Amino acid sequence: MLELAVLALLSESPMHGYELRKRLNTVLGTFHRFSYGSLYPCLRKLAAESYVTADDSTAAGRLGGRSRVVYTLTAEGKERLATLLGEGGPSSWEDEMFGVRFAFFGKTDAAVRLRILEGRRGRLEERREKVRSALTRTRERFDSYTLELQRHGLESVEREVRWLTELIETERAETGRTQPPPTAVSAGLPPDLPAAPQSIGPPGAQEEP
Amino acid sequence: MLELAVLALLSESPMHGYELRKRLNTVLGTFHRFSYGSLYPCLRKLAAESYVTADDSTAAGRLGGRSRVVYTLTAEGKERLATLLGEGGPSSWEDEMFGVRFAFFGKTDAAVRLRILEGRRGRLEERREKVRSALTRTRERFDSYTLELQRHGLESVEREVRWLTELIETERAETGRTQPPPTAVSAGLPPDLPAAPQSIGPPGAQEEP
DNA sequence: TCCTCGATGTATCGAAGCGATATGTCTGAC
DNA sequence: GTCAGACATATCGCTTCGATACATCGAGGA
Repeated sequence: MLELAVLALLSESPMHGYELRKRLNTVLGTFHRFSYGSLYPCLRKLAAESYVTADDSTAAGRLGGRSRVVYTLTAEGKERLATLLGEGGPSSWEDEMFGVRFAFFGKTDAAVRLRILEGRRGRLEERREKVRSALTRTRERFDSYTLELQRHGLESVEREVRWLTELIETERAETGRTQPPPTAVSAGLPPDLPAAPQSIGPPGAQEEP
Repeated sequence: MLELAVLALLSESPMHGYELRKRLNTVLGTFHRFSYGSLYPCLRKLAAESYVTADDSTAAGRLGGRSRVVYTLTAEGKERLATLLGEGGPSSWEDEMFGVRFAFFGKTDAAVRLRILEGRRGRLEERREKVRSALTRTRERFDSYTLELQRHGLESVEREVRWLTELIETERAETGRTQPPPTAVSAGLPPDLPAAPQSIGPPGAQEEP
């Protein structure tokens, strides 16, 4: 998860750790905050796998020369990033992962985007039903504060589902415009997306066993 | 955090681990799920500190006699619970802790309740301002998806703040009704906290250093 | 002028928590 | 009868987090 975020950010421009963390925490906004305790080990791991290079550019143009390690994405790193962005499996619609995935939708294939949004919505609908039934079945067993907490939680989930539905509709409209029925006649279509980077398959399940 | 939740639940009735976990996950609803990996160690710790007793009541009234360990709150445990419930410090309005605290508001002193709600709201207002400024300052630096993510996050926080404000108003109304001006003149100022079970001091900071 | 304070920057460590999983029993549906 | 699924306890390795140490830089006040 952090791996994806780091690679995606580095794909825009080389950066050092501190900057990386700052960006991470602004881009993901409310969702998640990363700590150094995970960032630096992750960077080292990425360097070991040669997805990034770590240039200890002491005193580049700067005077004093405070040590700062600049990380740059390699060709393998770009490949790796493409692979990760191409995945649309169940793990992508888990709470935190979804935030990261969504933040980098700009770099993600349209089909994968749709798949992730729908998967996420499905996950939340499950949750919603669970809370709903728990709320109607056992209403009298809880005091008013617990009840209020659950009511509020339920509303949050409902709101989230509405948001996703809107996004999905927008996506579908976009796709419909730029990419009509992918199989058949294709009358007067504009030059269209070059078939997702990797297999997508039926929206059912598979991947990440 | 788990400690508080477990003690609070056990204060209602003795229970075994499995049941405890189920309740935890329904009571806290959307907020947080606990796993056995944290629950059982926590129970063992509580038993070691003699806040609970662990009775291995094999075959109590039941036939076969599947091993089940029933945990019961001790007198020390009740004290400990009261202490924890009396705390209203900054840690109480941290994301996850707040959920737990709120779920057990029914057992919490009115003054502490108010304090926690206000603290929580303050924390969220801070967050809101941060996201807001980040959103207006750097609007053009992000692509539309990142922007949408932040916009949605901001709305969530705003919604949360509104919810808390409503709760606070309700609480204040209740307090005003059941407990009129405790001290003196108090011209127009809000009916003030009646010196919580333990020192509260100025609403600024302190506690949990 | 000097000195402190807060932001920038890299790095590590111990404690804590999680997810997965092994083991076994009981209940109910077919 | 038997098989799936709820009930129940327990562990273990891996990841991750929060706190912290250390150091430099820029700005501003005494």
